[in-house]
Amino acid sequence: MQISSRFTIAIHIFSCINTFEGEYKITSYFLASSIQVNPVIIRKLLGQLKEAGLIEVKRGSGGASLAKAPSEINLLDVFNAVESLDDGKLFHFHENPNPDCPVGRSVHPVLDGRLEQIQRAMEKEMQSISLEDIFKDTNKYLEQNSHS
Amino acid sequence: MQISSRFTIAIHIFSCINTFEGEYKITSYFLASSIQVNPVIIRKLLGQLKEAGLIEVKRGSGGASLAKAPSEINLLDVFNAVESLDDGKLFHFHENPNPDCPVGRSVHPVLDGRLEQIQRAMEKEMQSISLEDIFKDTNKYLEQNSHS
DNA sequence: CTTTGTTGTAACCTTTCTTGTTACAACTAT
DNA sequence: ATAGTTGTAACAAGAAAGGTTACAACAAAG
Repeated sequence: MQISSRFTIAIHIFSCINTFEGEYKITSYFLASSIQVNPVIIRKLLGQLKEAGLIEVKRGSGGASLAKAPSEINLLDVFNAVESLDDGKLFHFHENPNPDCPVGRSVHPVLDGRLEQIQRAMEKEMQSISLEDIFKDTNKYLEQNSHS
Repeated sequence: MQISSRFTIAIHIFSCINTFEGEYKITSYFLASSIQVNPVIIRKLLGQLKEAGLIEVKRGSGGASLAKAPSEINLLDVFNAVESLDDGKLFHFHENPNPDCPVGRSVHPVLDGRLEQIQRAMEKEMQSISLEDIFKDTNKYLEQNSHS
């Protein structure tokens, strides 16, 4: 199964804050129209990102903004904020290997470390990409594709 | 969302073949009792592993065996055999970013490469682990935990 | 050539998760 | 007070995982 679109939507949210902050108020409706999903989906995501200390959201008057510098937020922070992995584990292990079978007994001790190793490789790569990187790429793309 | 247990079950299947080949006939019932899931689940997985050219399964008489040397099969092969990612992509991208919004327009060109980069890191790590490695670890574990 | 054990597959079910939707109380600035 | 928001509850549809029963097709052995 694929990782849910909450991750890419969250990054889209950050990009909108970066590009439109000051110019527009970044409300759930504004974001919903750029991402083209329901505003309530956005609000739930904003809640998760706020919970994780990545953004601030104003009640009543409305509007989202960054809680940290873009260089201080990496894609793993975003991923962990919106993608709740059961027990923090990327891989779902079958629940009841038979302890009366040698293989059933050894499969956890043998595999757990390997699965962690794979997950860490993914997480390390996510960690190496900051929102600053994404924002730079976005700005570059927009410059190149705006003048004539 | 977590990656389905088909992956760890598949590795468990291979370990059983390694440990019990010759001694027992590796049927879906035998595997089901070690893994403690329904035999039909196993048969579907055996079908996927066979389809991918990783194992051979005897109809009628029954029994599964490796189609290649353990050193020739790595965890990415197993993962790809049993985990059908939509379009081969680990991350599900939100479907309809608004092309009339600068951010909506740039989010795909900016992110696609990054997501691929993250997925490749995971795949590379999977590729670096062969069934031979797993089998060695299993044998070592079983030796250490058998003689008093 | 019948029996037995097995695979391959269809059909169905339950749970869980994602995504989408409406509704509305609580809140804040004007 | 009003208007525009957020936060949340409640619900629904769809997909996927995991489970289960049933059975035809098959292969080896008596």
